[in-house]
Amino acid sequence: MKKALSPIPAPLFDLRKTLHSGQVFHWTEEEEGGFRGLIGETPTRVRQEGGRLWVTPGTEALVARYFALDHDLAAIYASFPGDPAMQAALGACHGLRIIRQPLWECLATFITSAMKQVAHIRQMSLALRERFGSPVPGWSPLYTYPTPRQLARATEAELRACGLGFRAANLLATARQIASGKVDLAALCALEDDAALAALCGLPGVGPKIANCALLFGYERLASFPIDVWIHRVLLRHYFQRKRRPTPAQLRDFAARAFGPYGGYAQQYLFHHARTEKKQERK
DNA sequence: GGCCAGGTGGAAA
DNA sequence: TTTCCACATGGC
Repeated sequence: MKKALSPIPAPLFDLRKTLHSGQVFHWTEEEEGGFRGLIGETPTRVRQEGGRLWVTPGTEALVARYFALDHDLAAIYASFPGDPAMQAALGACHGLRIIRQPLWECLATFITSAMKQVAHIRQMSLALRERFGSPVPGWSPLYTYPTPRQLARATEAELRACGLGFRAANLLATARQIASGKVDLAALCALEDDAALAALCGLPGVGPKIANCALLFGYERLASFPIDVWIHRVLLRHYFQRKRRPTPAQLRDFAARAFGPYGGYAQQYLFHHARTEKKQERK
């Protein structure tokens, strides 16, 4: 028996696009069109009906904060550049929001994401939860994402058994640094973007791309602009046509200038649009 | 069966 | 400084 859900207003929001946009990987779609997942350690069901979300009673505030329903999307859209590529992405991704993820879960998931497709990241994430996380009573088969301490106890071979490949050593080393107290992810909240980026890049398996993902999806640094293979292609195709191949620093500087304080939103829209377009082509 | 995937880190040029 | 390369795994 599923309990009745309770409503919260969610104007200008698209739950499905948001959960399928490659920023979070553990939510499961149910038959009725809703989703089931964990916000940190709290389980919830979320179903969208127009401008309204129906959620597990007691999780209303948590859900609203997680999905960043307070972000002013109108102001964010108004800040986007007017070029055709950006406007096409905006048209395709209307209502997609950058969510606020738990810091460790976000960072750890993106450490495992290097050179992996979105579907694989999900597989690894679920395997790690089931193997090292904690079961959620009454919500089988949901498991919490393993804490740094839970992962620090594992061996590299056990992590490889979850399909991590060469990423296993990095995840383990970073988990141990955090479990030992050598690094405090929450303390980075007090730092400026650049300082937080540098601190994250000091962790094993964390370079500029993954650090920017953690800043954007975990630390709510909405100007962060992760550049992966997809975004790299988009930038070259639409913004660097017939120019000499730009260096990483040139790409980074261009993105900061062109996309501004909400560059992270622009980036996510360009990313999701590029990926879904490609999927359409295959059909 | 080769190609590619939300990269990083260390060596070589 | 840039460029090159190894590093696992799985879907198409």
